[in-house]
Amino acid sequence: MEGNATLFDVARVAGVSLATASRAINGSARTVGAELREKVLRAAQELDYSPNVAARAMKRGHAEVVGMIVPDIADPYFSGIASGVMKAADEQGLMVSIASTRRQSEREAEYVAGFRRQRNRAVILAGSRTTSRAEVDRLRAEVERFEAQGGTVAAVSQRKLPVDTVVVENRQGARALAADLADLGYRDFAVLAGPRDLLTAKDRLDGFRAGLADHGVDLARERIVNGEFSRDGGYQAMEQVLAECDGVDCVFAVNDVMALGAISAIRARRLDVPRHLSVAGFGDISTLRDMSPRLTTVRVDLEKLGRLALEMILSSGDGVPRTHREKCQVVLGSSTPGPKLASRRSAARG
Amino acid sequence: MEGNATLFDVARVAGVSLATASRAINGSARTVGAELREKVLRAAQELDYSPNVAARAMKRGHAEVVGMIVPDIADPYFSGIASGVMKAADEQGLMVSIASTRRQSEREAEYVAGFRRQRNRAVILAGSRTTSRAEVDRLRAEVERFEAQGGTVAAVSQRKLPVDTVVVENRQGARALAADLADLGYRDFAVLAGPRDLLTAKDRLDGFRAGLADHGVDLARERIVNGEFSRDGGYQAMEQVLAECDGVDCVFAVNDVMALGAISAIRARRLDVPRHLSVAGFGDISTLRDMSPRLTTVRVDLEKLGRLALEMILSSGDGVPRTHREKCQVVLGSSTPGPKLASRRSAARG
DNA sequence: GTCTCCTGGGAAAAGCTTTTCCCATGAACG
DNA sequence: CGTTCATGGGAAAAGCTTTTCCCAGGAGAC
Repeated sequence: MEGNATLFDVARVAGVSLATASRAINGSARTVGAELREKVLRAAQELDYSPNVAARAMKRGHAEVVGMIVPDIADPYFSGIASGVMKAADEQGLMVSIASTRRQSEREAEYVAGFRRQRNRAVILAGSRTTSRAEVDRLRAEVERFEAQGGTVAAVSQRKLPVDTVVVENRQGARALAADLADLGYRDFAVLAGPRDLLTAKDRLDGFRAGLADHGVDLARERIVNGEFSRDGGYQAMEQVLAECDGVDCVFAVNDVMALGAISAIRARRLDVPRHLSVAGFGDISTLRDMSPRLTTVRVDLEKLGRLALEMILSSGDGVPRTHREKCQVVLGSSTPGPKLASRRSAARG
Repeated sequence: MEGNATLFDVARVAGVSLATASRAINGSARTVGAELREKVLRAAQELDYSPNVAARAMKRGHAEVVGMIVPDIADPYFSGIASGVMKAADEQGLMVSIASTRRQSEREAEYVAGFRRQRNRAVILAGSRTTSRAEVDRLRAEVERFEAQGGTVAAVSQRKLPVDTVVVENRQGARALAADLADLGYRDFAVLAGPRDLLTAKDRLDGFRAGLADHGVDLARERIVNGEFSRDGGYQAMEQVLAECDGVDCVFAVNDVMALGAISAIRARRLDVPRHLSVAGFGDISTLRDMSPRLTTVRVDLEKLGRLALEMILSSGDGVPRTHREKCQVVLGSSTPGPKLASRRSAARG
């Protein structure tokens, strides 16, 4: 009973050859007589046999493991996606390895290489990719090596790579948000835009600007402030807006945690949200749903993104990359009740 | 250049035997002549050789992977711990596999078995364990099998298993919190206590009660309401408190997300925190730090917990389980400014 | 009745590394 | 100068599974 039973033991107990035992257990193309199969399975049960995945991986060339790469697992956005991936993987009997780049996007390629060495069956790249050409090229090269080795790759919110991709409709979402805010009467916007080379951030900014343009609202260049994609980035960008921009009605932060930082910066100035300034975010992070005022944001079903990515991997196509577009939905909260009465009145008069 | 170079290729190019090549690359006990080692390393570099981890795992009996089991990766508490584990693992060149039980604690044993099959080098059990005897026994049995196979196991916030453990001083933290709240003048507490069979929840409740007792404050049994360890659990438990308990000053929720739910429940009644009721939590989740009012809570350094767990695994002891106690620290926020003026005055008078 | 084909079982190789065991060379020691 | 070690290199086995190839027996066809 010490150690682990091997397939050899099972075969011996069942009185068959290794080949038959393997075929009975794995259900290969070759059929096994019902009687023998029964015997093998009983022996396996009795010995509490579990296959040695290392040996299997060596022989098959890949392990039943999917690797996942996220910028930061502690960010609720990515842990939400990871949660969806893990749930779907569990249903398929797959293990999930997670690597966090800690927002150093150049490490993504490294981790893909690492997963290749691990002979993982698939890799899911989550998170907002960089727009830096050199990095994308390096990543693409690693992805190709991974695929050359027989692996499958999928991405979430990333359409720069020739792989199956779950795209969050960042543009559409931000555009709808802008439309709704304009409908509420806001006219003087500022945007906390995240890093300049982050695709997700860029898409949300572009969409937002487009939505405003639809309503004939212009977004001045100096009202767009770049910053880190994090809570602190939002705080600092907001400080800059407060210092430099006059007459701002409503601030759009390209993600929820930036919005959170922005609200803190506003309060640090002893101003109130939404009395003095309205704020909107993007993502609808669950821990923020109970915040008061309720943050206006754009809901993304994070778990669904993860699940879709895994499903794409399993149904891996005939080589031509597919794209699944996932819409998102505006959630209006009390953080954007409409512009201050004063300005609305003056607008009505004018 | 197609496929991957094997150690055999390296040996051939370097003009040495497999044994020498392996020894040069892995730095075994046997020394390799400087000249040959140099040749081997150059050949490996040239061929872009990377060892086949599956073959290595098979031979060595374990893979350089640590498995981690959490109740819910989307919960910021656990993703924080996971983040610490992953950071430390990365520094050691280890991969991390994560499994989420989705709060079904009976699945923990299953996942330990899964990691055993994967021949993972170690397992980290994170999260608040059940007090159910049968489940603990089953888990202990699986842990022993894992260790029998040569693996190491560590736990975070769990002292029911004979393994290296990072213990969060839940009792101490809750006790200090109770003391501070009592010092502020609160006397009429209610506790949203989480599931009855959850050790973490129980410890926090016990510590809180002890802290109150230190100040001569009694916590009546009917002021303790059990509920799920989640946001919704907090909401429901709070509803029950609002419906059934009179004269409550201050509510202690045994974790932050429950506190969040509680605050929502209070607001749903059109009451204000902290004007009508004060609320405290436990955990100091980062996304909640910007909430207004600032939630009074007990800070736990989540990343540190994860890092410590991994370090314990690497320095795996001589068999006798070690315990690292991690203190936590009370953070007083505006959600508990002290009891309402009215009651404080009457207390002063009486 | 013989030949061919198909089904299902088994032996053995392959997959890649690590490690044991053996061997040769040169140094140290008596 | 002969014996004994220590050092470093190589051949080969082990670790466990999957899969190819071979083979035997039975069924069907002519």
